Amino acid sequence: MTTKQRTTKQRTAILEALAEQEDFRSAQQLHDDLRSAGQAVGLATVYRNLQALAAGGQVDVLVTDDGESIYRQCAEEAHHHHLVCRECGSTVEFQAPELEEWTRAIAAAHGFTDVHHTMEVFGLCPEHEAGEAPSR
Amino acid sequence: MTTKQRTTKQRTAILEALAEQEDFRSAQQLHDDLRSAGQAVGLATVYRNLQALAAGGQVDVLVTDDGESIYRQCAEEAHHHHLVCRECGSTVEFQAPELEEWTRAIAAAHGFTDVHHTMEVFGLCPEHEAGEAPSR
DNA sequence: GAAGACATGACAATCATTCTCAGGAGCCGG
DNA sequence: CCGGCTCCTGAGAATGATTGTCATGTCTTC
Repeated sequence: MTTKQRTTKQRTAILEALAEQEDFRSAQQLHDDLRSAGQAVGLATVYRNLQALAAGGQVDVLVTDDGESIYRQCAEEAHHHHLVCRECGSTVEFQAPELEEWTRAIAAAHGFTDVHHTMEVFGLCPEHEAGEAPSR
Repeated sequence: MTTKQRTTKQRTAILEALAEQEDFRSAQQLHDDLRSAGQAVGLATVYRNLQALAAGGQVDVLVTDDGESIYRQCAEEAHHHHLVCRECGSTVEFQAPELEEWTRAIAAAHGFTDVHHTMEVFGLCPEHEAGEAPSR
C-alpha cells in the first residue's frame, strides 16, 4: 500500500520549501520558490512529489475556486480546517469537534455512511479588512 | 451590479436542462445533454450562462477535487450545503444555522472579517453503502 | 421596420496539470 | 567499492477545461 519512495534531494528540497511557508502555495509558486532558492527542480517533479506527499498525508491540499490546487504543510496531524485570508493567504488552523459530530449526525439522518467532508473558511485577516473592494 | 440579461432560448434551454437534473453536472456534460436533446448550443455559451446564473445565485457551483466546476439548480434559494453520494452523485440539501454562527464566531476570534465558507459532505447513500471498495 | 445593444458560436488562446521518454541517481547484493 | 536494476528526474509535448476574440444573429426599443 505504502508505495515505495526514495529519499531524493528534490523531495527533500520541496519539503523544506514547504516547511518555510506559512501559507498555502500552488505547485507553480513552489516551483518558483525553489528556483529562486537556487534549487532547480523540474516542474513535473514538483507536481509529482506534491501529490505523493498529499496522498501520504504529509501535506494538506486545497482546491481554490478557480480550480488550482494549493498545498501546505500543516502543524496538526489530525483532521482540521483552515481559516484563510483571501488577500494575503495567511492561514489559521482550527479544529471543530462539534462540526465533526454534527456532520455525522446529518449524514446518518439521511442514511449516508462512510462520510467525509470538506470545509474551509475564507475571509480577510485583520491586516486586510479595509472596506475597499480591490482587485476582484 | 445586476448585469442586464436577456431572455434567449439558449439560456432557457440551459435552465431547463438543469431543471431536469437531480445531480451536479459539469459545463461540458450539460453541453452534451443539450446537444443530445437537439438543442445545439455553443460550448462557450453554456459556460457564459452557467457563470451568469451562478453569479445571480440561480444555480449552485461546486469545484471538484480535480478542479472541474459542476453546477446544479437547487431547491433552496438560501445558503445551504450538500450531502453528495460519491457513487451515484445523488444530492441532499441541508441547512446548518449552527454552522453558520459557529463559523462567524471562529472567524471573529481571529479577527477575520467578510467571511464566507465552503462545506460539502461526501459519503455513500443508502443504496450504495455496501462494504466493498469498488472502482477507486 | 430600423438601429443599437447584447448574445451567440466557432475557433484560437490560456493555464494548470499530466504524460512521455531518455538519462541520472538511490539502493541492494556481492 | 562495483554492477545492476529500479525508481526518479527533467524538458518538452500533450491534454483538458475554461476563457477570449470577433463576426454574425437576435432581442428591444422607437
